[in-house]
Amino acid sequence: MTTEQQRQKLLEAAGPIFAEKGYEGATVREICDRAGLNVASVNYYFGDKERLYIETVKQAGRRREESAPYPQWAAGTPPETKLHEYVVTMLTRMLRSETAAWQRGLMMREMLRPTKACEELVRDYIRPDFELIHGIIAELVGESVPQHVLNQISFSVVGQCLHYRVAGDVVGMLVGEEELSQHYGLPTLADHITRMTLAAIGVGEPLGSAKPFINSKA
Amino acid sequence: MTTEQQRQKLLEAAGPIFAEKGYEGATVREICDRAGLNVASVNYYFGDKERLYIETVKQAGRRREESAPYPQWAAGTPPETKLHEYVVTMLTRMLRSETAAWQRGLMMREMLRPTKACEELVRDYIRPDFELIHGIIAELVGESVPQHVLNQISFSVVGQCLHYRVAGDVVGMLVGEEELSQHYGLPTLADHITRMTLAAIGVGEPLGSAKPFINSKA
Amino acid sequence: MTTEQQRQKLLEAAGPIFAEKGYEGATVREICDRAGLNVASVNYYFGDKERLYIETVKQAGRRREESAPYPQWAAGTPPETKLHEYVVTMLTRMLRSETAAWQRGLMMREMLRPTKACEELVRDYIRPDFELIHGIIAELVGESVPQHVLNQISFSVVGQCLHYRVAGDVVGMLVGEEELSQHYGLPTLADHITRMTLAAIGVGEPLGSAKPFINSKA
Amino acid sequence: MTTEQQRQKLLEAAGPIFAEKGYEGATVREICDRAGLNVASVNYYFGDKERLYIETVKQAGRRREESAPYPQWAAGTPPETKLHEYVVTMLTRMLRSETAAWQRGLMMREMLRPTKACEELVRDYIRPDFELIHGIIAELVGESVPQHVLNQISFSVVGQCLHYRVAGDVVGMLVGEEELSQHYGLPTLADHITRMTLAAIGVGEPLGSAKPFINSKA
DNA sequence: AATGAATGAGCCTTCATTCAT
DNA sequence: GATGAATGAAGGCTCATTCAT
Repeated sequence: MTTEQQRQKLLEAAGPIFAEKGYEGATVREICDRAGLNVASVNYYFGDKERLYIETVKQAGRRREESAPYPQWAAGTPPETKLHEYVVTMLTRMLRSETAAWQRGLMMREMLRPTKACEELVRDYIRPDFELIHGIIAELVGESVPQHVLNQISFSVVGQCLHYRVAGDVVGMLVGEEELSQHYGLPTLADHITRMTLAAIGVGEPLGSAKPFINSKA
Repeated sequence: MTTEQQRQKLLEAAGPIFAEKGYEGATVREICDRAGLNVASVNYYFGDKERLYIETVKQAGRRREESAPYPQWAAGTPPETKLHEYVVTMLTRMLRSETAAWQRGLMMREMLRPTKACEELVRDYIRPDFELIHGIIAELVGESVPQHVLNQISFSVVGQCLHYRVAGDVVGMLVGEEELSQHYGLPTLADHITRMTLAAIGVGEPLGSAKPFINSKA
Repeated sequence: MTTEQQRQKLLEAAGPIFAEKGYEGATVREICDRAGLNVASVNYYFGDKERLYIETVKQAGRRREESAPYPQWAAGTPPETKLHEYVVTMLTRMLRSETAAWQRGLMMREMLRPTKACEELVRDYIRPDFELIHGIIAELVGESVPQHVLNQISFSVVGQCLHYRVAGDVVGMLVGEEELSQHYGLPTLADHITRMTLAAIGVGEPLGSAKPFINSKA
Repeated sequence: MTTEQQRQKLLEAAGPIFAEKGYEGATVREICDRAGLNVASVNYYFGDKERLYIETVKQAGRRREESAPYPQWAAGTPPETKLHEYVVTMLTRMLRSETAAWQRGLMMREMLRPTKACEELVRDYIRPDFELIHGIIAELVGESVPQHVLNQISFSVVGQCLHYRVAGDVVGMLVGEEELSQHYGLPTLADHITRMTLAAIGVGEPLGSAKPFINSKA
């Protein structure tokens, strides 16, 4: 079991480094040092640097899902509630900057310019995510809407969330410190995106009305 | 102005290479070779590799704007039309894969993990962009809506567009080749995002109705 | 005697590998793998890589002799016959490319640049060889010839044989595939070297005459 | 021209090291250190270690030929004389242990186990050598003898010479210090091999007669 | 006794950078 | 000004060896 523990140490050390510096920028020496192991460890446990990278990305997907899982909804839960909670989970994954925040960075890199690790990432973590939101949207708009429109609406939801990860720092630069701290907390953004989406598909009140979002938990 | 021309050659050579391989993955030798200059050129004209990188990113913003500029609207142009054309321009910049497509890649890298180049990028290219969409949204929803809501709606528009750049390859993996080729052309996506946004703010018909988008140019 | 068997397995695995790749080129991991033993075996059974090498060379000498021993001649066997059979045996060792052909390679390496293994090799295998041919030559030329001439003639015989091992591949390059296959079989070469030697010491017909060698077995 | 000089320094440093330790055993660090250049020099001037090796072998052939060239014979020089001088030159190359003695070692390595360098070595240096001795033998034995016999006699001459290189150290072990110093000088050996060859082809007196070799220069 | 997990020294090579011209 | 030859630092990786079991 020692072997598995050493592999874990390596993966945990590699995550933040790959996320910050990218594949080329990271060095196996630095990773091994941080893991408290010798330089040969990467080759010994993973074969080579690339294999370590792939495993690290997969681990990122796994951790990301584990630490902010989707709620299990009781039968009869209204799709509006599901949508709201989906967005909350999504934004939780995007915005939290806790110890293991590197997982986002790694996954974004993969989406932006896929490497060998991407295919598995999509299969194991991204597709299930996508099918979840797809199902919720289908519940909301009903049968008459063609598949590709359901897909596009789903992508619109995801895109709005993703934006706060991709352009997170830029958002801060554009709106200033004050507005950022007051109006870009997770609950506020989740309400906004949920209401925007519901209105767009004709379920909720259009934006512009002062009415606060009802299901908000914040 | 030979000096300026040489700098230009270097910037043009560096762009695609940095975009494809990242900062670390790119080598100054390859850049100089492609530019038809000697290995010392980068250091001679830009000081070091990092300075060249920053200049390349700034150049990317400039080129990106020049090659797909926003339309100049006559007074009285309805904001729905403006919104649609804004989205078209935005998606054009996101999706086109012509000769200078590397500009996107470079800018995405900056937004994802800002380097020294990012501040100037925001000031010169991103903020003007943002103010444009902000103005259009303001026209559409009227005076009563607070600033931060206008901003958030604007981000929602941008986010939907950006998604097709960030997760472009993943979208293909999720929906399959066939749907991709039929329903993810630029005009289709522009219609979708415009309608989605208008419906969300109570201006257009909600999605789910079969009615095609009226202003579509495609 | 498990220990002895393991050592044997290691020696047998090491032989061909050292012969093909040389001391530096061979890896203990490959040797242990081929022997079906763990990586630590070499150090465990032989101390280190070098000691294994020396033992392997010695083993090569032993095997080489066993697999192509000199004939036991009945009293009264004419020295011409002995010479011919000596040359046949010698060439057999030089030319055969059967399973254990690596022994030649290893011994040649040692002769070319003696290591610690060489002294024992000479004492146990090479000197007896040499004394054999020396005796045959002495029988042929009689008492009047001084020792050092006998030695030199012996070396000439050995040298002619050795050449087909040392420069075997080069011979092929020089004479071409066709001549090689027709005129460089073992019996042909054995006849040539025997006749050459006999003629040189005034016992046989000089070369150039068409007369085939009488004692030829082929 | 500096470039050429640096390459030369590297070749000269590499020669003895490759000869002594073989391709795998030699390190580019050691070679560069001995040449007084930095570790990157080998890759800079030769591309990689292997290319340096090939060039070093070719250089060995060139130097070996230059430092002990064959005499230019006047028309009418008797073939016996030519043979003797050929053997002298050959042995000179084999036996001298002057500063650049590593050339032999390198060439022997190639003959024993040819690498990529061998083909060029044969073409440029070994084949001309071989054609020379072939011509001399042809002069001596006349027209009636078939090609392959001429070749084999030539190989016998070369083999006798080569033996003192290949098994040089072993010869010393077999005959002892005293005989070695008295009877294995270059002139003595050259006489022996020449007489042996001439007698074998029916031109000279057979060995065993006390008559000294007439053409001896020593 | 025998193993195999783990190591650190050292390998070849690449690269951004410098400096004499 | 502009070059390209030359460099030193550092990179990923391999290997013989060790040591706890």
